[in-house]
Amino acid sequence: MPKKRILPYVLLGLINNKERLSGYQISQEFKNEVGDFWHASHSQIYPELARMKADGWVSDDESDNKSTYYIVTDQGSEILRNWMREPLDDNEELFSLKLYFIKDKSDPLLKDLITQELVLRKLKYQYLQERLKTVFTDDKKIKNNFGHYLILTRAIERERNHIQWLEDKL
Amino acid sequence: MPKKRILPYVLLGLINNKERLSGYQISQEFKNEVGDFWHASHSQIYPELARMKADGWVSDDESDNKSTYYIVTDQGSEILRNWMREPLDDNEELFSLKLYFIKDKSDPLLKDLITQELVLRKLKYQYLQERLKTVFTDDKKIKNNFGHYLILTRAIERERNHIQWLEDKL
DNA sequence: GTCCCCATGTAAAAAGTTACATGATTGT
DNA sequence: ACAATCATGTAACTTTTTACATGGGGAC
Repeated sequence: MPKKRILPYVLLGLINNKERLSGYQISQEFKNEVGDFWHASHSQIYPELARMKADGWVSDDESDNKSTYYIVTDQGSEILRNWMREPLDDNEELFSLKLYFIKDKSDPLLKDLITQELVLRKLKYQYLQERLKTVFTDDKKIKNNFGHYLILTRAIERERNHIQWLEDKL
Repeated sequence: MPKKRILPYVLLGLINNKERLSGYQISQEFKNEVGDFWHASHSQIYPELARMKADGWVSDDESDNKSTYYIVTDQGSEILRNWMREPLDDNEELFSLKLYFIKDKSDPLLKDLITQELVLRKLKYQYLQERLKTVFTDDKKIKNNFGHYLILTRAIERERNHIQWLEDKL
């Protein structure tokens, strides 16, 4: 199966968050927090917006003349919602991305997302602990692959911290 | 300036870690911890190894006939060392990657890397706290962009945890 | 007047993924 | 025998980056 495109959903989510955005504003958005888990350059953004408009996901708000502002159409809103509801997969950025697109604290998707992520992270946590046990069986192994050992123990601590945060939020 | 290629250095580092690796083994390595911060498919790996051999970074260990095993040449070792010494830039995977390639606990690069990363992370931490103050000035802003608020506070907590770990290791 | 930011667009190149291909070996 | 894994390679395609291009507006 072909890899799922994420960019158009990201643009849709960003426009939806702010009600209305121009291509330029979207490129600026990637300098903020969302840039920590997704990025696109203006040469990707403009053609993508044109495609999305042609497909009826967005329409341009004609009220302005210096910039082309886009707003999410009803169809786009439906498409975004369906995408938000798709289960998380192995792409680790999807959780943050989808979370970022939730505007309202009472949105039922919020709890669902966190619950899903919690399952995935606990599995990863267990897997990493197994790895630690199987790869570093004695001190000599640690001594001879110290960077690997640090990365692995860091990953475990990171998961632990993340899991705790997720549980706090539930 | 053109973007720096990382793949050949990753392959060099992986081969260096294990002394000798085949293309197939490298593709398997990406299923382990290193896959958390870098990945390449076999269709990237094999041609890249051929280029690296042509450039004298690696040579193939003829002692085997079922697989082509590569070993790092003296020149490759020098190139890897120089790359390891280059300062960290805005690519956040570089720290983990380079750390993974440090075999010996007493390697002076280890302390240097952690110190560099600590500077970068503290800057990021301060920046994120500023963002929190400027973006979420009142409860209404939090209420209307709850996902964004969560992502930002999560990022701050993640940095805090990471900084603490880095300081522990120094 | 020159530099920087706003604003949009296309073209060319590089990087990365998926699909197509082939043959050996190992396990059941 | 059949399936799975080992092992390598190329071709086609998609995604992303960098470079090229243009024009308006405000600051100094």
